[in-house]
Amino acid sequence: MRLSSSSTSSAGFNPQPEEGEKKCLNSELWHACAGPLVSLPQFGSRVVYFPQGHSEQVTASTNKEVDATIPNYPGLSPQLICQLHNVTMHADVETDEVYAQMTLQPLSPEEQKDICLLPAELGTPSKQPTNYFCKTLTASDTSTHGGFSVPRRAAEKVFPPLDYSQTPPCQELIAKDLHGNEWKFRHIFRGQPKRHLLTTGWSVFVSAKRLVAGDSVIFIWNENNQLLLGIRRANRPQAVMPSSVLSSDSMQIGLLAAAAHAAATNSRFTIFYNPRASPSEFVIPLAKYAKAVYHTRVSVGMRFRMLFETEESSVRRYMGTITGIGDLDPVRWPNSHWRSVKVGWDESTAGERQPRVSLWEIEPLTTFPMYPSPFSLRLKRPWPSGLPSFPGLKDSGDMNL
Amino acid sequence: MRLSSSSTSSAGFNPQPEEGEKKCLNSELWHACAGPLVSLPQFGSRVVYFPQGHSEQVTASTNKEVDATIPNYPGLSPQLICQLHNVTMHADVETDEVYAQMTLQPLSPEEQKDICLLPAELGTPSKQPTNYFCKTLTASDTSTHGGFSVPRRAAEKVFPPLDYSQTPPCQELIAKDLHGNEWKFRHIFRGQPKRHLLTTGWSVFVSAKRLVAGDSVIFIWNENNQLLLGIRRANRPQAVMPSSVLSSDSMQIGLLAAAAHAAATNSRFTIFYNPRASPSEFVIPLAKYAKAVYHTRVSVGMRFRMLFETEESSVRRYMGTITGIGDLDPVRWPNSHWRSVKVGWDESTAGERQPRVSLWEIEPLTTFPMYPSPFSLRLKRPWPSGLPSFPGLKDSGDMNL
DNA sequence: GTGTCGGCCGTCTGCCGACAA
DNA sequence: TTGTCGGCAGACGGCCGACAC
Repeated sequence: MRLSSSSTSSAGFNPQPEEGEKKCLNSELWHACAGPLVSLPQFGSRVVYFPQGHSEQVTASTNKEVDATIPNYPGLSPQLICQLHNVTMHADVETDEVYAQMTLQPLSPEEQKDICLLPAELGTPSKQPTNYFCKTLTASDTSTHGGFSVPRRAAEKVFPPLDYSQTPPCQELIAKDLHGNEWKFRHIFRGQPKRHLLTTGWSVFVSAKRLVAGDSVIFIWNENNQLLLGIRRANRPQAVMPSSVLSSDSMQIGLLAAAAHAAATNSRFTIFYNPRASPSEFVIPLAKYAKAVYHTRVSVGMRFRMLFETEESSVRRYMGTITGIGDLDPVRWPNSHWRSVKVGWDESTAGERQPRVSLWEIEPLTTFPMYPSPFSLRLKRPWPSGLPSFPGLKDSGDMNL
Repeated sequence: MRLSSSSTSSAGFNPQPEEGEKKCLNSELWHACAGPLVSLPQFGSRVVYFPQGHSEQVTASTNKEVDATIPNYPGLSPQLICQLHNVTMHADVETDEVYAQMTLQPLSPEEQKDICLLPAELGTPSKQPTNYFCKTLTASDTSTHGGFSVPRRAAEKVFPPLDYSQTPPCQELIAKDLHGNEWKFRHIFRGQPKRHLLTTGWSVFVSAKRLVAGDSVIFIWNENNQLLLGIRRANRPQAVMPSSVLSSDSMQIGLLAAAAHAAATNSRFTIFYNPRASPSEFVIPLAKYAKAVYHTRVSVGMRFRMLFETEESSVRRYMGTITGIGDLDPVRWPNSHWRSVKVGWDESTAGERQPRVSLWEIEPLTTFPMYPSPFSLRLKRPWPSGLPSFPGLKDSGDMNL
């Protein structure tokens, strides 16, 4: 049983969205918890929604493969161009898990005929806060025997400065979590050798959030001199709920039926995006999609790079080679760009990485200029002939970007 | 995030279903936790499934009214006659909340033409265990300051007898919860005046299950000399999860789409029934439905009785008067028997009780014989003419019961 | 008959520097 | 630089009968 605290935020960049009615959910903190690679599309922009990706998220969350005979939704394209009417950031009250709620409206055929992208619709990378640190908790950090050992650089960078003339130097820290709840900690600099510690208040936080060794905490010191505090749980290889509310089969069907109905009637529908549960983002800025699909030449054998998040919440590149291009599910989702690229990874520890990726996730290594200025982007024949598309767009003419 | 421990059980009456592969979920305990009024339909029997009722359960679970424009499923009848292929009892690993999973298959038009009910399909009332007790926890019971005070009659009825010659008499009790986990308690008879107490082991149970004052515990002493232990949480008036997996709108659509697809293709679909979250049962034995709908005369002004569960897990009757008969939702669900009876309740505290009930929930007070022998039941013109029904059944002839 | 409390003892929480990796 | 430990003091857990409703 879960609640969610939420706050509406237009584009995901409100430093302190004080909306009044609801408790403020800090955007910086949300993004810090979501990870460096996660960016939410801009409010008001056009996006491409992938039912397959959404389905993957539900599969991952319910930990159950689809086994029922899912009805066909012949009218449902594998990629829907949508107007993004609302993006709100949320956090599960029980687990502090971050997720976003988006309201999408599939574009009508007329609206799709003349799409002019705004520069903003390219999608700004999520602004990672500058003064923050993320530490994976040790056994000592989570034990009842002691407090939290703060890495020295982290303490000096994100905590308010201590008065080192006192012995020992100490202060009270107040940090706000994703729900706006405040947590008080005694910050002290002591021991031999000297180190920064959080003592009083730490253990109640650990037990309240049910943190265990391996989970991570994030401290942020923002421009408004607020201390923010988020958590990121370790990827426990546990099975998750069959929900006891609705069968996973019905959830899979519901996701497709909701999208199909919205597409058929050009009405709005609502989805949840859980960045840490979902294998891949499935709501992509239209410009990013168009660039990748129509302005990038890929072929079997081509080398590419792709960004991944490390365990320390930073980013690193992995290299790979394209080994094939084709439909992930030729029967149910023919001509889909979702995970249409089969890849091999350079490193032997590549078992964890997907064997299939989508075009917009990778950066092919070519000699051609990869990213021309977005203002000069112009699409000729957006959909390859023969590809199923939206009504009114099949074999249509130009699409202005 | 939740797991579920489960056990397959043919009809819900296996005293100890040792299925091997999965942990045994005790049927008696499941029914004790579900409540005295809950009975599961028999495996293999025919049932009537009500999408409206299922929808109400999802609404109650997600605590969110339907606000999206739900697509119409014109082919979906408000009541589907189904073969019940599977009933399994489950318990949420996080909360111990009981629920049932059922696999339903809508009958084909041919199968519906000649329905012969077996006597067993009348639905046996759930066998409540004899030696059990249910106590609502007090502040003292859940406080860390002490143990659990066992009501004297309860202890004498369901706990193994103590050797009263010892001073003080005490023993170790081992009780199995819904997941098969064992809990050990020190049972002692001491104090002035003497009373039964559970001391050592009680507090770990309380904290592990996160019990608070107002929740209830159930102890059962079954025929196999096993002590079983279940919990029933108080109806916290809390909002529950919007699930962060799928929007409640999509869940509502998914439930309908899954049922509509199954009905159209006569294929199986799976539902979860949560007896404590759902306002009413929405999978009803066919015989019970038929009796109520075709063999009961009700009219406005008629008096009736209806059973409710008390806070002490027993049963009491409430009296009321029928104030109207008609569709709950004439637009989306015309000619549905779901909550077709508008009622007024005699007692002023009736605010908690539904203003609308279904025919099979009530017991009208008439001078006619209410329940003829099931073997002599015979249906003439099962569906009132003009009522939409299943293909092939409209205005069809007799239906043998 | 049973809910709550004061009293009392024992365990565990939680703060400290030592020490080593 | 920081993870873990032994030492220690105080808080809280938890078992008891008293007492009242």
